[in-house]
Amino acid sequence: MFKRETPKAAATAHRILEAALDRFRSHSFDSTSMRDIAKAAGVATGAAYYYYESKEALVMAFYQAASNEMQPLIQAALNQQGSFEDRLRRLIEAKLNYFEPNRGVLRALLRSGIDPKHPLSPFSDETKPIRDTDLRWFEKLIETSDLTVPADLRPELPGLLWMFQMGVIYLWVTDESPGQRRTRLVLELGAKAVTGLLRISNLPFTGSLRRQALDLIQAVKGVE
Amino acid sequence: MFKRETPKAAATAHRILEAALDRFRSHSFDSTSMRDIAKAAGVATGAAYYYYESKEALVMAFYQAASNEMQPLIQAALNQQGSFEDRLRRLIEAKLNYFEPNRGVLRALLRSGIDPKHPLSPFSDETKPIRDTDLRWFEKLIETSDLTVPADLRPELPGLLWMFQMGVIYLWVTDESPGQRRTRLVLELGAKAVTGLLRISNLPFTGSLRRQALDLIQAVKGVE
DNA sequence: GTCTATATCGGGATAGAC
DNA sequence: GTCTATCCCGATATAGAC
Repeated sequence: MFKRETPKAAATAHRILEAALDRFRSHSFDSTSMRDIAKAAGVATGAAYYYYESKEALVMAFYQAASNEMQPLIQAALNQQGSFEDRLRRLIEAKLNYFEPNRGVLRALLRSGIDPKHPLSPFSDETKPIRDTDLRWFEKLIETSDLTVPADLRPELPGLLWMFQMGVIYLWVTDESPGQRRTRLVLELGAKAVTGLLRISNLPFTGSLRRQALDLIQAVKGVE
Repeated sequence: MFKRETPKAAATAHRILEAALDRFRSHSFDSTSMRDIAKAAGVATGAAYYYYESKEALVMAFYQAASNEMQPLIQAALNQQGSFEDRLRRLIEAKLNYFEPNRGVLRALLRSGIDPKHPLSPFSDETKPIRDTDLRWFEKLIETSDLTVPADLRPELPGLLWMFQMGVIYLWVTDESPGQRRTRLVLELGAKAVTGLLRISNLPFTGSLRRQALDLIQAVKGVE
């Protein structure tokens, strides 16, 4: 996690991560111990902890690497023709599809994800770079659509779409329906609903309702 | 957990639970071991496990006791005069006020709370009785108000209000602002927004929007 | 039925030698 | 950078006292 200057160190770190993922997939996150991982990687347990400060950090490292690899896939999803609704859905689908083989592994991140103070939480300071990268994609999605968004809502919109995405991912990770069909349906209906709300938000008589919602958002964000 | 026929046994069980909560509060949930708890309660470790089969079980007992003790407080909050909005807010405030001394304890439980399969999660099968008790209070709140709710929305409303409550509690548990003022503001604005939306939902031209929202809810709930 | 005392296990994580 | 040895944890098991 910290020092990877030498090629040897990088190789060791990589080997540990691969061994861990392999175990997580074939057995499960919980039933895989750090001793197992270290053994499979051919290092001592202490060495595993030298590179990854916790078992969950291994999953986070995977998530991080995945985020990088996903960039071109997201770009491709956004490049496709289609309405705002279609492209919003496809952006999120691209992520789900990419993570598909490791859905069970991601489930392990749930535990740390909920506490905003936890370093591995998607809401934490430590994961801000990943979040910002994500936000820029939603930014881009909005910019490259023909949607007209009320000025006061505009700055909040990328964050709101990001929250929608997080909700879908949460549902997906915990979704036990075959092939996660439930999540697919929610994504479809959700993208439709979000788009519908955005269209409505342009109508003149919705101003006071929108301001009310924005005030609530500001309060949740803790802006005085 | 099993046999508490004799008063002595009940007293011991109670003593262990109190010692545990005391430790959770003064130190923290994670840093308190079963050995600590047993010691503080003046019993052997085995005795603690005799009454509570796991550390988790202690938390369940805490949930259950809290739920029981809160019943009259919630009743009192609902009995007060006021609009739907006021009484919704006061119902939730009653819970926050009750949990105040154990806010930190609840925070430690966030981790398990997020996974619906975890026994301690508010969404789990194990906590269903507590959840159902909660739902009945929201039911009562709706019944005893002058609100007219569209027929299709009506069956979903208690659950929606419960979700709103859970959102507020989540915010409160993670709220670092002095005296959790942020949460209080969100609760105020949120209750207002919820009530406003309910009033609007009666207007004729909101039907298609409402049905869209209800479809989304059904999908999230996994109803085919 | 209600405990005490103790030993044991595998888990995550760490300290300090090398 | 890496390893060995160790710590503490939750949990289980057991044998026996009252």
